[in-house]
Amino acid sequence: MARISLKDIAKAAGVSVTTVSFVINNKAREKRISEQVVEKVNKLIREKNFTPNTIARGLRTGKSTSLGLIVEDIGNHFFGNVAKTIEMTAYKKGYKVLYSSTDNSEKKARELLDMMKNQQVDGYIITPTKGMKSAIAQLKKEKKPFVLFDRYFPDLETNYVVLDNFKGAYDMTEFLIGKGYRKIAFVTILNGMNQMQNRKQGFKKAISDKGKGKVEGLVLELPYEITAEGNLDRLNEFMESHPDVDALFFATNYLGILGIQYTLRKQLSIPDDIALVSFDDHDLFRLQKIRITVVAQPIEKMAAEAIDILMKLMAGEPSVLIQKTISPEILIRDSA
Amino acid sequence: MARISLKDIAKAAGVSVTTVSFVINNKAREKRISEQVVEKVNKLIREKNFTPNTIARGLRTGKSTSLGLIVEDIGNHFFGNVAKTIEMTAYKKGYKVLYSSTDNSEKKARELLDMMKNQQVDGYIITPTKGMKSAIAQLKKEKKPFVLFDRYFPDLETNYVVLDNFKGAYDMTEFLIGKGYRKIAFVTILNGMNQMQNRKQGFKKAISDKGKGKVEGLVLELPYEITAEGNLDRLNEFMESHPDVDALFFATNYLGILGIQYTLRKQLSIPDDIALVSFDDHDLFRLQKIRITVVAQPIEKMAAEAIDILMKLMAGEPSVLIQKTISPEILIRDSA
DNA sequence: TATTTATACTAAATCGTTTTAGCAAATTTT
DNA sequence: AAAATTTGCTAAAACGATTTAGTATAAATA
Repeated sequence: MARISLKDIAKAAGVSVTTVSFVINNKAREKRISEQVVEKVNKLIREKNFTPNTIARGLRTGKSTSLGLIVEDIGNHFFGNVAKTIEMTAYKKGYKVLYSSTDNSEKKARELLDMMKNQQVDGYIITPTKGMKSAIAQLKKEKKPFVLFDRYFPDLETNYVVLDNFKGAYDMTEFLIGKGYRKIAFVTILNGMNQMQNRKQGFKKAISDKGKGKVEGLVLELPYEITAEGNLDRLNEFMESHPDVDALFFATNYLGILGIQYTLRKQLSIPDDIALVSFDDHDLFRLQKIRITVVAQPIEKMAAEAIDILMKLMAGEPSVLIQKTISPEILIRDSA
Repeated sequence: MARISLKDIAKAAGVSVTTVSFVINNKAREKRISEQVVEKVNKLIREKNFTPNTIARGLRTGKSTSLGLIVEDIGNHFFGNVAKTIEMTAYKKGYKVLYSSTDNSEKKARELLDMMKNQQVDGYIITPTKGMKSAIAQLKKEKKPFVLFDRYFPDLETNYVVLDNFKGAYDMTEFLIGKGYRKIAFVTILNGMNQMQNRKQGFKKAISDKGKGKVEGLVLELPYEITAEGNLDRLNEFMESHPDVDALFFATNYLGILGIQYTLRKQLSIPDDIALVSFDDHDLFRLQKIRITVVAQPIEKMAAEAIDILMKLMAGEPSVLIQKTISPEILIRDSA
């Protein structure tokens, strides 16, 4: 029992495939197909449980009703939840989503984009890696609908949705200074993307603006690695050579988790021995005896914004750029 | 500058599209295309950076080189990481993956499956909901390659990869009994799927086998809800009416998280006031002062197994059923 | 009554591949 | 030298829809 096609419906109804096609595409009125024929066709469609072959339709129309979602790591709490919101919204609008994690690999990122282009996805939501810049520029040149997420290229005008990373880092640093911490270390990763640079700059600016020369700001930049093992050692070393650091500020959730690992291993008590704060919220930060103060990203809001913009772009709407910078929330808890 | 097609390459090379098609599909030898022509065509393909249109190819061949992945919630640690392993492996084999979360909604689950069928994905990895049984039976009837994940239907013979849930619950319960706990509550959800039933049965069996009539086993079944709010209250009520429970065993990671919330709210200290153990590992369980003892699912192994089986099925291999039951690991830590 | 216009539909082209069937020239076998 | 085989390629159909350009009949207008 092979799949049933337009042709089968047409034959059964005794009309042409054209007519059936008009009916399924709601063009019956416009194309003046009689009520009776419309009824008959619809009845058959229901009876035979027919749905048009998306692939054939895609070939003819050039549209696939699918979206490409490229994130850093779908297994990460932040991106997993982004993916969830995006898929739910896309689904409601009749779109499928193809996802993939880059794991910050340049090669994979570019291949992915090619794969998706080839698959003729109708739009893209992309968490870019450093090396994707030219591929993104190309996408722009081809006037494909896309929105960058979480980070963007300052020297490439695109649509994007990002957190106000500078502000998040600045405000948190100011908060730490206000709490009396005097030697604050900012632990970040080197991925060459502007969201990390902005966080670092926000930290430094707050130190110089608000520290009044009395607060020392240190920066530890770790390489991006999936296995945290090496990084825990690096953090250890760093702390050994700077034993008087009184507050640690981690630039991402997995770095914050690393920080917690570190304090557990060293049996440091928070916030008495050392303050610990982090970017991104996480169950782990929320559900501790000493709850961790964080710069939270409103994940759902950001994801909803991104998919909303993409839908607008795909509908051929504004050719002006849409760039959203979402305000972070500082959630003050017990750890600093 | 429109997309470049087979035809363009053919024209440029002065050969037929057939020839070019043979070359891209590595049938040059078989179809006796001369070395020179192959060279020339390949050169042009490289120069013009041509890749065949997947949609057209899909229409003709009926294959889409894509996979459908249906999970319960991609934002959940367990499924997010499953998705990651699956996508990575699929990608290496040249497959794209369409994913979606059901959130345990029957309606969405079935619509999803229709959508994916329609999209002509070549294979499926599915975490089924209760109501999907007939849809899965249909999939089987159509001889589509698929493997169920995390749970299956005992009265429907299919390929699957699941944890040995009975054993996990049994062993953990036995461990708790051995530690001297005498009133153990098993907190689970009602989703009507066998993985949860098996966990409950494992718990009960261990109580009766190993409790020697001296250990009481209670079961609290919560409805599946995305917002945990209501469930926290229900847990509270339950504990108020059973104040002498000395160990809590949670059946999933998000229930375990709920449990931690509960102990924090009640300021209970673990394991002195109460023991707390859970199914599934999680950062939150690992990185506490009092680390939580868990029944861990080897996520990567399970996902790798699933995608491996699917690949074999898609290659048209064994028509015998492949059913893998993976052993859980009991990670004994500090919480019991 | 002849002409125009509206109605209700359809034939055929098209999207970009794969694949079957076959053709002409070159080579080998009789 | 004729027949058979091999070599190297191509024409055209097919996949299943959408869409353009019509066509035949009925109704309205002149």
